[in-house]
Parts: sequence; structure tokens; C-alpha cells
Amino acid sequence: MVVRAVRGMKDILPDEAVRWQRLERTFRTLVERAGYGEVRTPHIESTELFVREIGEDTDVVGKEMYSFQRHDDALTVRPEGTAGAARAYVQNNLAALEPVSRWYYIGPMFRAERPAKGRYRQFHQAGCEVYGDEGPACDAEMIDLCAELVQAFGVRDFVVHVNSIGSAGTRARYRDELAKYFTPMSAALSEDSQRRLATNPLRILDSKDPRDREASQGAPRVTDVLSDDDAAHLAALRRYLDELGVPYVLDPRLVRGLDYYTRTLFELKITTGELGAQDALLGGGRYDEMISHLGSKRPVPALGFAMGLERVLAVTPAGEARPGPECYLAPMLERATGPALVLGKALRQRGISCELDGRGQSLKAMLRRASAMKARLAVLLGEEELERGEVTLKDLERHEQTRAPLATAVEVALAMLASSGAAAAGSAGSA
RNA sequence: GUGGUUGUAGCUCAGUGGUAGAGCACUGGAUUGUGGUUCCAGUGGUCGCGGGUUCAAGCCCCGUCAGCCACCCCA
Repeated sequence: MVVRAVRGMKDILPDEAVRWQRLERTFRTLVERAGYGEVRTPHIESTELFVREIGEDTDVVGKEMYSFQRHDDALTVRPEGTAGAARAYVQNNLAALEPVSRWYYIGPMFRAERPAKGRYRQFHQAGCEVYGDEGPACDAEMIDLCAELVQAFGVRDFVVHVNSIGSAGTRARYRDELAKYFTPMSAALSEDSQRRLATNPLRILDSKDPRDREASQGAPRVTDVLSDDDAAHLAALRRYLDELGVPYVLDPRLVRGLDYYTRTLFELKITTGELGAQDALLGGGRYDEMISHLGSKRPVPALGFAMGLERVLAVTPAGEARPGPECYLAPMLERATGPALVLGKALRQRGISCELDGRGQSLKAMLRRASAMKARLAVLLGEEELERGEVTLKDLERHEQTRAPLATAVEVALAMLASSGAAAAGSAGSA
């Protein structure tokens, strides 16, 4: 093998693609029912967009972006979907067109991290964004939607984590307080956290290092420093979640690594350990300042989440295999291939899926293949059939076959499919 | 980016420095034109790649690439 897929990126072949299609279809259905419309934004944006919105000191921007220079433009292949969607929202002046916009997207994202279980350099996210509604009901509804989504995919063992880091002023104040708290004990922290002390003290809180856990014990809690408004927002959100019956845990250590978040943060984690250290299936929160930050004349609150599709697929039952063709056309000699082609075309025009075996192999080999593909009907065209202007139609499930004139073969095939197909009609809802 | 671990047939894997293997899959036959089972046979290998040690390397050593796992971070 000379050329391989680049590290951390992989092919999704047809047998696996059916699972992706089912997942995406379910996502679209549920999310559209909740009022979201699809947005498709460019996969490449100016580097500045991500640097400004995600934050210069975050790992995503600092070391994980695929960035390149094209003539005078500094460009980046998107590492996440929120910044680009927000940019599109502002650029297209949606705030002037409608008070509230609900958007969703599905597509690939790119981060140059070291690959691991549930983590790839090209990965796929499906996410939603709401612009223009700052009320906590909106947050509660979105979190509920997230739980509904993963349940629809067949995920059972998960827990929703919720936190608030307050609006911009609160967040900065909390950050300073944490720095003040941790600085005197900096020697007792892990090496990573000593670095975090300077770049992002919030992150020390969700460190896995026992030294940091110990040191965090007496640290000030976000919930204690929230402004009255922020606290009321969180309290209302919690009340709504209770009314909706969404189980969740209030997790004061939930921080998240993107700088744009304000107030509500949430994450949905799998609890089975199937994903190793990458236990977050989906994460999101509020980013009430981004729209102004992007130059919008009027401030617009915003809220969003993104779900990792590879991760969801990794913890989701496989579902049904890719369906085989309804008809499998098996010409037994070269002279039969032309009529078989024509018959195949006629069948497809009547809506019957069919596949032609042009390999020139034995009938046995062709039937074996038809059977392996779970075709419903095999259409046999050999010497005898050709002489009489007929075909043999074989029902592979019932082990019955009949002869029919070529001219009526399509009708006979339709009738046979209709009579034998009832059992195979049900399709599973799970991805 | 750091550490660990694994790379042998399409897949899953055995292989103790001395002839490259099994099961599954695929193809053919037993069955001059019928799927499954069974039986028989066959195709398929730069042993990830590159160096080194040795009379001799899939096996030992070094490097490199890739997968996986953990850390960092995140979906």
C-alpha cells in the first residue's frame, strides 16, 4: 500500500454508512420537529474567527487547528461548528429578520489531536444553535432535546451534567478568585495545573490528578459567586428540568475548554466506560456574548450544543444491515447479458431495486452471491430461457420458481415481490 | 504533544533464531443449470516499512510509520 488515509481520518464504507444515515435521519427528524432548520456553512473560515471566538489560550486554537496560508488569507478548516454558524448569523443579519432563529448542522470537523478511542482528527458533529432567546426555558428545552436524541439512538446509560459559569463579569471574577486561591498552593498542584494557573485556572477544577482534586477541595464554587441574575437563571433552568423530568446532576466542576461560554454549561456523559476517557457524547452551553463580539449591532443571546457522531455510534447498537437488492439478475451466458441488462433497466423503472451479475461465473456462484446479499428474487437467464423468450424467476426465501415470458417478467416480478415481501417490510428505528 | 502497547493472508489470530500456518471468507468440484449443510481441492503473504546483529531473523537490536490505550484536551 503506497498511499493511506492520513492519520486520525478514516473511510466510512457503504455497510457502515447505513448506520450514519440512520443516525442523521433520526437527528434531523427530532430536531426539525423542535423547530430547527438546517444551516450549511463553509468548512473553511478565516483563522481569525476561531482565534477570537474560541479563545487564543484554548488547546483547540493553540495546537489543534488545521490552519494554512493561501495568498494573503490565513485560513482554518473548522474545528467546531458554533463559531461559523454565529458568523453566518451575523453576516446575514438574521437578527433583523426574525427575533429567534433555530439552526442545526451536521458535518465534519477537524482537530489535529493525537487520535484515541472516540477521538479522531476528522470527526463529525451534529449540533443545534438558538439565537435570540435568553430565557432558561430555552436551555431546559435544549437539554431535554439532547436527552431525547441519545435515547432515540438507543443509548440508555448516560447522565446529564449541568453547571453555570455566570455571565462575562462573573466569569472573570471567578477566574481571579480561583487564581488567588490556588497560587499559594501552586507547588502542590500537578505540572499541568501549574501551567493552567496562568492560562485557565478554571480547568484545574476538572483535573483528574489526585493532587489537583485534593487542592480543589476548599476552592470557591462558581455557584457561590454567581450574580443574582445568573443564579436566578440557573435556578429557573433547574426547576424546568425537574418539571420536564430530565434527570441531571449539578456539577460545579464542569468547565469546558472553549472560552465563549457564559452561564449555562452542560454535557451528556456515557456511564458504561465504553468510550474510555472520552465519555462526553455531547456538550454545549450558552454563549450570550459571541454575537455582539462578532460585530452585531444588537446583542443577541445564544445557546447551542454539539454531539460527536463517532462517539454516539460507538455506544449504539448496530441495527440492521444494508438491504440487498430486490432482484438479482443472473445471465448464464454472454448472449443472455444484453436481455438481462434491458430487463434490469425495466425493473428499476418500476421501482424495483436490482443488480446484475456480469462476472460470467457459474449459476451456483451467482445464486450463492444473491443469497449472501439477501436478494429476494433471482432472475435466471440461460440457454433454455433465451430460446423460448422467457426468464426464470426464483423466490429465494420460499425456494419456489416460475417461468415467465420476457415481456411480462416485470409484472410477474412485481407480483412475486408483493406476495412475499410482507414479512420483510418492518424496519427498525434504532441506528 | 508525552507515556505505554500492538502490527503475520481480505478478517480473527497461532508461530519457542532454522521449510510461512490455522479458522473464517473467496473460487472450483462432488451436483452437464439452482442458494443451505457436508466432503475434497484451490487462489491469496515485500511477516507494516527501513536499517543492524547472525551462517541463518516473522522472532533479537535501532529507527520509522500506523492502530489501540492512557495523559493533555475535547465531540
